[in-house]
Amino acid sequence: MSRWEPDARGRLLRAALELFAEHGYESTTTAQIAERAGLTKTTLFRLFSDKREIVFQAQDELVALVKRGVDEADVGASPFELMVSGVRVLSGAHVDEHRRTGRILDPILAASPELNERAVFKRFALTVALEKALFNRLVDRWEAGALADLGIRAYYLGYDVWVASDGPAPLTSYVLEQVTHLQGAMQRVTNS
Amino acid sequence: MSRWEPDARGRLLRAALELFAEHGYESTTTAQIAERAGLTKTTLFRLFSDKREIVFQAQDELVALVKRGVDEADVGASPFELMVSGVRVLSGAHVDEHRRTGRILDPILAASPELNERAVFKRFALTVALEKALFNRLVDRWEAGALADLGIRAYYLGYDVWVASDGPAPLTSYVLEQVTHLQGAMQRVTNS
DNA sequence: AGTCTGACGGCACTGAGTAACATCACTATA
DNA sequence: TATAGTGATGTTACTCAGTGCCGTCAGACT
Repeated sequence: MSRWEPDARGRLLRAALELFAEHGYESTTTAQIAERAGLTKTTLFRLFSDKREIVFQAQDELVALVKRGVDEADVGASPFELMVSGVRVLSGAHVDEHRRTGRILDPILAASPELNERAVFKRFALTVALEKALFNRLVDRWEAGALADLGIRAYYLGYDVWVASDGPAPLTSYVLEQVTHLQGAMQRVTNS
Repeated sequence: MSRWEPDARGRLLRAALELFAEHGYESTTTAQIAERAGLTKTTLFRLFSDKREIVFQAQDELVALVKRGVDEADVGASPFELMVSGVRVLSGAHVDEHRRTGRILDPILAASPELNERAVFKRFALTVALEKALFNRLVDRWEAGALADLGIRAYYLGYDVWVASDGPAPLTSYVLEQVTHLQGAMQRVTNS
């Protein structure tokens, strides 16, 4: 018999989400989270860099995903196709469980300015990751930046629709639809 | 003779920037700032909502500026021209003193993750403000979003070049140059 | 059997931010 | 001229996120 129950991180995660849903993010203390998980504050801060990161723990993998999507695209793919490959792999990783989690998390997130700020930061990190990945594939500097904005915007727009809907369609299809909308908008708008 | 020295806010601001430049943002406490300004921590937090806002106090006016730029554009202006009008007014407000301030602030900002996060949030707020202003002028929803990304990106790219350079050219000229670059990039990239 | 390692607890601390109440020059009104 | 506000500041005491240091002990390793 081992000295401690396993999966400390998972227990903290579940405890935190329960408490956030019950009493809100701000009125839950880190000590309460640790206590419900059968641990102490010290351990919580060993496993999460700060309180906000408990909510966004999954987001860091996404950076690696966009990058991989761009890196794996066919040789000779156009800049636009490189970007699409990035957001395709990015959105492809979301299974249906993420939709349920999203429905719990989104209201908590909306109620806390602190969490909002972190969410925006994570979005920016994704944008920068996509921009860098595109730039590495020899896309022009301005093309890389503009395409990154477009792709990440499509991802977030698609995500919102996906979370709000109930259909069996995967996130990717919603995101690609948004990519098409934004592409059309940009074509119309940059000729004046 | 009045009971207190005037311009408490200004004194706090100057004290803070001095201390941040001397010892860095993180190792300066709010009590130290207040003390150098001849005030107390309480007053500091009455005048600034948190420690980060001391650095970004000027940013909130910018939101009003972009909005005004879009609102004031000619009737019959194209979506692209509406956006350009927004960033033109936005960047037009920066005088040479802002460049000096920027040179002091930028290294401080780069050294602190906390300030970085707030900076990204302010950028996002600007983007959202531009997007909403465009949408109010009957721009299509996707056009408004994509144009807002493009405009704010141009603003930040232009700002970086301006701060790094010494010429007499105003910020606006750098920003408009970036707008042109990004417009060309988007034209190339959205036809594949 | 002895030693090391790594995951956790305990404890005391710093510093941001909040809340409630006190102070007192100045102002307005009687 | 007395009196009653008003508003910007101070004082004190508090909560809570996050850090640092050290102690503990089961299991692994030799």
